[in-house]
Amino acid sequence: MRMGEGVEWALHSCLNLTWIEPGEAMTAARLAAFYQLPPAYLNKQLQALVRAGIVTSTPGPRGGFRLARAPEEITLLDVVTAIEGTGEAFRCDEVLRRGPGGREDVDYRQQCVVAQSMRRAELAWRKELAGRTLAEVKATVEKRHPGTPASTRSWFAGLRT
Amino acid sequence: MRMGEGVEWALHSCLNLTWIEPGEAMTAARLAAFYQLPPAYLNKQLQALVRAGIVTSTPGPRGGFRLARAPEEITLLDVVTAIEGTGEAFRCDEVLRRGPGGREDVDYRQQCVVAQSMRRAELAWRKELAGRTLAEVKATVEKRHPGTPASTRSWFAGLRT
DNA sequence: GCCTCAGTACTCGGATAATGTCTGTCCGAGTGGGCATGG
DNA sequence: CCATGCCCACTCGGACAGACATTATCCGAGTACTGAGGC
Repeated sequence: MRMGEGVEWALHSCLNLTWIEPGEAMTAARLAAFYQLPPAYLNKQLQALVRAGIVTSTPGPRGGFRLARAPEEITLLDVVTAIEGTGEAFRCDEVLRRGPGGREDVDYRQQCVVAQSMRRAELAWRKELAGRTLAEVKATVEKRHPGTPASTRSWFAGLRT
Repeated sequence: MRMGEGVEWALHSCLNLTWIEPGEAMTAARLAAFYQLPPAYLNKQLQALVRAGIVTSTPGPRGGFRLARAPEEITLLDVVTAIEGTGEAFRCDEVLRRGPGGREDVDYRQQCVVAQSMRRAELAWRKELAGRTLAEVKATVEKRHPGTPASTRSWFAGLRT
């Protein structure tokens, strides 16, 4: 039950995208250089965010990625599911169906007590993630480190790639 | 973020172990036959439960596995961590350290706001799993299907392998 | 008849292959800007 | 000097290998039962 490392990259990159000038776009290469990440692979993760509708992309010169909507409307769950997929962590393969007394017309993913318990736990996890928006994270960071927005912008401005 | 299928097998096997006669042991082959699972591979999962102290094993004829303690003292989290390990799902590789302004003397796993948010969500998940014992699951199953203990025992009794 | 002892079948336990997913990289399609050219 | 059209550099996007974890299997070490043999 290990989460892909792309989740961390995506979250921090989305956070950086909240600090760029409105109307501007940031290329995958620049976002990758910020944390010394493999540019092509980060690009792959950003594409997943595009497919999920979290960021928009524009090709060509002056192109790149930008947030598709306000940070208040982007939850951590959105980003996580965009990278990891919507599937649940606990896979109920319905072993009960293979066991004695197993019926073909029963949806054990819903009926199995074990599956229900695991689902309840995952629901708590999802609820926690869905309750935290990118704007809240951004606000917390800016409260602890007020210089972050300005220093981030200036670092990107002074980048030569 | 996919959980190994061994978790489902381990949970259902532990549940079956709650229904055998006290003092008896159940072999991996029999437990596997119950759900038509690969015997050797289920044995591997059961070994993980042994290392975690959830079940005990005895070799030789009349040997097998039995629960190491009362079902009231076994939580779903115990079983999950026994199979999947204690590591967290979200891997914080501390990308902030690689970024501009990153310090070597800061533990970003604790300080990073993103990591904190993800940790909080996982804590909610763990708390939910830790709050559900094997005894509760067993009781719920027996309430819905009162014949389960007897039919399970008789199935194992009538098994020839 | 009872005890002793060797043989045997059975079980777990860890070491060993096969498979699938995640990680990482590369090249092509499309776009916008920049520059030379002509009016 | 200004408008126009071509060329080029830049960007994303998806197709292509390598590394790692998971899945699956097999064989060896140890144990308790079983039966024969002796007292």
